[in-house]
Amino acid sequence: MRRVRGGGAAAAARPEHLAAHARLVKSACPDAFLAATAMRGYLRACLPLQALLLLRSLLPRAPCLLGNSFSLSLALQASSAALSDSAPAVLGLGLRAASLHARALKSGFAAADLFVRTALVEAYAKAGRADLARAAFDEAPRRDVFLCNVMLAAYVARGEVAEARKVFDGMRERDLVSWNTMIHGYAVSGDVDMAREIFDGMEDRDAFSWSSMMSAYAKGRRSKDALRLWREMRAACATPDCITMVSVLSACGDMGALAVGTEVHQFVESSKVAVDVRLGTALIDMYAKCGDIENSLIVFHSMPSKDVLTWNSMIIGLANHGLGHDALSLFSRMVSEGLRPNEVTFVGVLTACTHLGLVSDGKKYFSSMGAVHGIAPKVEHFGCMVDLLGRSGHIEEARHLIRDMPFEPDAVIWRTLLGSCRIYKNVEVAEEAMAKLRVLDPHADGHYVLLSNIYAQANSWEGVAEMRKTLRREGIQRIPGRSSIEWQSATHEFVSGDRSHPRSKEIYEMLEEVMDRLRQAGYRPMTELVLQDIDEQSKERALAEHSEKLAVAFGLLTTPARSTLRITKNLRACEDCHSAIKLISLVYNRKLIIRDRNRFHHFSEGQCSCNDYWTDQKLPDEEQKSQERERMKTQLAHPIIGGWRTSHLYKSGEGVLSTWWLPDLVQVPRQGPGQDESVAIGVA
DNA sequence: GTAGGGTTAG
Repeated sequence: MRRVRGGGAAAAARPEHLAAHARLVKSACPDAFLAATAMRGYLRACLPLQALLLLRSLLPRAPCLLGNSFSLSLALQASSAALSDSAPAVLGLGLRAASLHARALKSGFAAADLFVRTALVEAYAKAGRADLARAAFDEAPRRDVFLCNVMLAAYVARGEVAEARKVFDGMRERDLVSWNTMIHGYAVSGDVDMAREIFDGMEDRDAFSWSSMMSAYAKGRRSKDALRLWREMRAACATPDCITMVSVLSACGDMGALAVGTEVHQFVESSKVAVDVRLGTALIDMYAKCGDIENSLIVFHSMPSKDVLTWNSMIIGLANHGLGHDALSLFSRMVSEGLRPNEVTFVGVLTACTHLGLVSDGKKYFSSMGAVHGIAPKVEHFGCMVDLLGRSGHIEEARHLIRDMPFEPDAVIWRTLLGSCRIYKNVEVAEEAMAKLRVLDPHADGHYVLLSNIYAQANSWEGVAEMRKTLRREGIQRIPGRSSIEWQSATHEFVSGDRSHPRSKEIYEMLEEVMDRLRQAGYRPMTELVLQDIDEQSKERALAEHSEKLAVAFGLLTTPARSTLRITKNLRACEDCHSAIKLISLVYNRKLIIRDRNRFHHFSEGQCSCNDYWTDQKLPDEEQKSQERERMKTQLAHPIIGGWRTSHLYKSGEGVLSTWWLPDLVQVPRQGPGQDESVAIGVA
């Protein structure tokens, strides 16, 4: 059965179908046509059990209904649709696929009917009986493209794309659905290139074809290819629909491609495609992941209906931008509006606490998961807690949590603890974590670099040399850092020391100028972070040519004065780059928004919104915090975003105030859909 | 009677 789009829960049955139902119930002699009409009405309204109940009530007076191919195929559809949510009721009615199959066989006519056959194969497949589905398919006296397509989809749903391919290759006739199902089949089995081969072999394509290919790239995290496909699609004048756009947006978020994402949003608004919950959520997620939390909030507040994924995306987006208090207040609003949070919600809530250093709040949320919300914490929640405890200096408590948790700790957990040891220069626990990591994830380069940095900070130069040797001895490949920046709707990507860009010469000239001005402003390169065994000057050079600095230099070169630079990085921000970029924001009077592997850094006026939470700077003391609060009061006349007050942000009792840049939200220069002028969003 | 979509610890 095709689900009613956008309805989600059961939409109302259409009046004419309800009237048909009423007439049937009253009539002495139920007729098959009316019964089919009423059943179809219930199916369309996602009320399959009602369809079955109707049929059941009619059967004593009209047993012929089960020998009738119309009502029989509808009964099969209803039965498989109802099985997932009302299994006991369906079983009690005796109208499962097997009994309906038996009824069909009693009247040879119905068993030979292609509609009945198709519904039968689908019903068996949906009940998880691939063997019976295949048998029903093989027993079909003849086959058409619909029947084969259902068999294809059944194999694809089980992840058996090779079997699907055999059916596909054996088909005399194929339609768009057959081809599209194969694209999807290869996509879910992870074979994106085969999906593309199928896609390329098609004579005609429809929105399903493009969407399936797009989501194949998006799921395989081949976002560059997804964006290329989007351009191809636009060039081919094919019409994207809501679902296509969800997939493109997911690729934009992955790449940090704000310009393309904004273009897609504009397209959504101009094409009058209805923005359903999923598309809205995809937009929220895209804007947040591209560093544009303002537009993310605008979309969130504009959505008339939201589900748990919508709230999660917004909560996680805010948390990753260091707006933890907003994330937490959104969480309580979500709960007070009666939505049930899920596991992912708590990942966002705990991340918010970590980025703010709210240890006791984090513990409360963590224990409320089971106690209040009935959600068992999973390994990622323990991971969040290890991060929260470790990062705030409670390394022993983090160790105990790892020891006592009901899971075998994975590499991520130990790596998190290692990160905390780096902040607090705890060599002993770092070595313990490293010992575990050498077993659990021996080939990842990041651990060795982290431990080396810990040794360097503890002035243990033998330790640094040892790490260098280990890396070489075990042939561990360093993952190159990559930073990208969008310019003129294209993504420009840099690796360390990159000279491949067409404007490389200018970029290096700009870089030189930048480094000169930074040195004058007091910048000192952190050469102790460089792992290669090279002289001091080469180390300085290596640091200066880090991918983030190249991307910044390119940005300074190509964008107008005072505009914001947005950069996306594949690894954690390098500490030297972090301090250099803070100074750049001051010296060049620029805002820079940098997305690293797991959060955002908003640089402005020599500071970063992360408050250096990942470096060895401790949380600010009370005096600093109260000064900060005083400073904020003078800046706060206003903030209401979509009717939602954010002034509570500055009432923080604990942890880091990382939201000093927030008053910008009041006056958002909106480059987004539809308009270029500044849009005041101060008043709801 | 058949096919495609959104959130997740470091």
